[in-house]
Amino acid sequence: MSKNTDELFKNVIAHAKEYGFVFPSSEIYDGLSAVYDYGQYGAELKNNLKTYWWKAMVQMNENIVGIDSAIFMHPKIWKASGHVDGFSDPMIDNKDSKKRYRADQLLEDKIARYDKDGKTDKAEALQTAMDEALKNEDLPRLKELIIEHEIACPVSGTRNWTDVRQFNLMFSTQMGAVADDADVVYLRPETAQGIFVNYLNVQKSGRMKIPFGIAQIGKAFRNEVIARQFIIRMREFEQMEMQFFVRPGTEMEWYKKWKETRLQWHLALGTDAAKYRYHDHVKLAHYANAAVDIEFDFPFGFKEVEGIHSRTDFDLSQHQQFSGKKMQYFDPEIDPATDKPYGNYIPYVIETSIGLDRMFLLTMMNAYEEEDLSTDEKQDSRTVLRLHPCLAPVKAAIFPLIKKDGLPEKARAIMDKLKLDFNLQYEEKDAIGKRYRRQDAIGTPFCITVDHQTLEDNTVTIRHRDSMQQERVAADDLDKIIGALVSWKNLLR
RNA sequence: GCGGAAAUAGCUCAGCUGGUAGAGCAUCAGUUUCCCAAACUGAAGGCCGCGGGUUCGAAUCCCGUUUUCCGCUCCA
Repeated sequence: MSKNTDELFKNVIAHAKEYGFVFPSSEIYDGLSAVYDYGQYGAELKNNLKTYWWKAMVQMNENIVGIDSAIFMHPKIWKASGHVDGFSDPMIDNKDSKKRYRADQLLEDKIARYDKDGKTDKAEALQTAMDEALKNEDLPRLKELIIEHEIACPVSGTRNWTDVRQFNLMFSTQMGAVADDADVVYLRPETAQGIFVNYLNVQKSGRMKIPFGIAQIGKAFRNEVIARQFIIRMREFEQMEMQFFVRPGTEMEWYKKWKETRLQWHLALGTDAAKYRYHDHVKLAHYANAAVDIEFDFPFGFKEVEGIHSRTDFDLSQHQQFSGKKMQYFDPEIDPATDKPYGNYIPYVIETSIGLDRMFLLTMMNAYEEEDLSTDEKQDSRTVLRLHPCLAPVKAAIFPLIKKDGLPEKARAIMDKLKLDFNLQYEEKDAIGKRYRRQDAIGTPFCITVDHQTLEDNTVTIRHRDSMQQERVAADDLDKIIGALVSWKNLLR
């Protein structure tokens, strides 16, 4: 990370806090690690990002509908999805090499070596002891076994181990009054499963025909071992996901289509295309047969913002098996190869999943600029958030040029009419230039100034954030003018 | 989780070798009436992250702890 970009990242974080976009959670109690709150402007910006996504995905596609599923779900769902087993591993660190290992794998390696050396009885004894310990989740016993069998770190060669710890990335809590094992529920680690378990409900009640999609925006929780880099990796975060159900065999064309469509969504905001890249997964997750990340060039390098995954029929098949409910779809369309309907099958799934908090940070990074406005006579600069007008928290600010001669009253009257349509701010404190700069700092795209001429002919000036240029317009036309400039049409077309 | 660095007003920071806290900006009230910040007057704002120790005395030295940043590690 170069000094400049490092500086930029720090400045954006400081700006986000100072101007009410993002605060550390529970700050008066020293904060809570890797948890953040959105402030008065952050909440607006985040809502606008959600609206943009929802409109683009749900409203603009006849065959995609949106749902809002609960965070708590039946515990069996996480067994079916593979999260219960796959998300928790007994880990142990070597204090000298600082390397971390899965305790069970270290023991497995040792067993293999015993077998190779012909010490089969030792191998069997260790295997039995390890299975027993794993079954009982007896972590101290696992460490004992590692010590007893003199297992050394392959890197440092020492046996200086930490305790064995369980890293379960799912948060859990109890449901009901009695704390019993059977009542453990998890906070969902992804929103996708809420869509899969409602697939039948939506398909039937919405009379959806394949191909169709189900979209959802919601919170997810992961007990990350290390969560860092501001809101890039948080323990509580928000996802915007869409699962698209297709006929098996057609998944690759849909995968390609969504890969392109999703990048377009990002670029429509006016971001430099060079800031984005695709990153194809070489090593695929157990459920996927193709996966790509859309990455953004953050100050600390390219980072995943969105993933497009071809999840095959893994999830629906798993739920069919675990729930005993048939997840199949009857496809009446005629297969040209057989002249018969395609018939019953479990649909394949293409998933698009974007991290809303990362998208938020990306948007801030992109918009933030410290602009040098110096002339020969005078040094000058401003900090401006060049947010797309659709995303800006405050659409326009209204100022009386001065605080007397009836200008404040006139400005208030204009504001009262416009606030029916837009989120506005009124300010009369300080010099007009200072008020412009304050609005620049929170990304307000337009400032409307009421001056003495307004009292005569009912015209005002609109000052544009990016160009700092002003134009004089009729006050009665403001709703139309601003409405056109902040319309979602500009992004969705 | 390991190693390194940091934490003082809303923000950016100063405060030397221990003597109970300061600036600029921001904020608020007033003055000024100006179309692109930093004009004038006044006010408010701090258990110097938290806990303990050394000391007559700690923002300052020592230990612990929390949080943040950087590197390693992890990230289905």
